[in-house]
Amino acid sequence: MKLSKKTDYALRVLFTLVEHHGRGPIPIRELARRNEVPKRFLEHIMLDMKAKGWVDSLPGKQGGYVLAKEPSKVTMGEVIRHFDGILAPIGCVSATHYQRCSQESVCRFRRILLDARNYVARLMEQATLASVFLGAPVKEREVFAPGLMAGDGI
Amino acid sequence: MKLSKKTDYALRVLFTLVEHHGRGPIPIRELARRNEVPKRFLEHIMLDMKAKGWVDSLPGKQGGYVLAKEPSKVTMGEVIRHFDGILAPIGCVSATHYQRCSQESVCRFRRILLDARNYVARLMEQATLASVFLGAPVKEREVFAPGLMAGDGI
DNA sequence: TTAATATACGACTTAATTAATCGTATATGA
DNA sequence: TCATATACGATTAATTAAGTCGTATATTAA
Ligand code: SF4
Ligand code: SF4
Repeated sequence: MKLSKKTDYALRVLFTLVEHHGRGPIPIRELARRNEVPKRFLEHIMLDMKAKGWVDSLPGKQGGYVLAKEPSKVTMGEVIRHFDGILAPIGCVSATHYQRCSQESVCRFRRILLDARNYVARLMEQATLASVFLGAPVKEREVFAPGLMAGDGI
Repeated sequence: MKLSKKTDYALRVLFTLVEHHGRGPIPIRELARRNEVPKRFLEHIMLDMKAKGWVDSLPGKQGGYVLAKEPSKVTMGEVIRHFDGILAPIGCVSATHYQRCSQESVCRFRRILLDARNYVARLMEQATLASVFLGAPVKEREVFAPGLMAGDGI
């Protein structure tokens, strides 16, 4: 799984909307500024997310975007899959975008790629905007200290 | 982590060489045929791997490529990192290609991406060609049945 | 009513990466 | 000495990612 900027931008904005949930719409201008996303680019992303039913828009003065679903009803997996298409590291181990490979029956390393995909897919599929939002931002000392991550409020 | 074709090709060939380890060189033509890799493309990949010290070449008749290191001394992580550059899903959680992001201190989902990167990085770093080779190819019924993967000879 | 402010949306462009292909040089050994 | 092998830079083709632009339309506060 490689996160494109588009997906990263989408997630940044979604969490801003989660934080503001129930307190009225936020205009794109503000969403773009707060999350350092190019505004014209974000327009397309928001439109896309509106079509998916994750957000809703209110035009006119005082308008902007709001979350359209409960934060517990949208998962990281859905968002990443929508924008990047695939969660697996390669097509032959993808559930949603499976692509057959002629080497499957003899391939020695497909197994480990499947392990990676299974872990990541399960992690992302059970991670709702709500549950992820509750976890605090990563503290510097935690970075690359794998021991500290296990069962860590995820 | 997204596996490029180049990396996939490199790994296919490496495992062919592991299988043939100690039984003389295999010409590129044969490596390309057996693994369904475009031959001219493979030349560059092999050259690249030779520079890394993973394989060695013998020119002339009866020539070809051999493994230059013990299969237990090369990891999947090294290979993927060499060709794809990064194991992490995004720069802000990469150990080898870290890229600072201005949102780090407020980002809510960096934590879960870090979790994904830590799992995948550890998995790939401890997976040597030897240990992975010992695991049998994936049986069809195992695909997407995560329960069957745990501690599964990896 | 109307001016200001908002989203809507297709068309377009640019940049970057990936995946090759080609020509030719050089080394080896049967 | 010739058949067969790797060496390697140059080039191209294809795909995807990232971002911009122009303009249309909807809403509402003054
Ligand atoms: S070679 Fe193995 S890992 Fe690569 S695509 Fe084929 S089956 Fe999957
Ligand atoms: S927004 Fe969060 S996840 Fe994305 S790059 Fe910045 S810190 Fe990393």
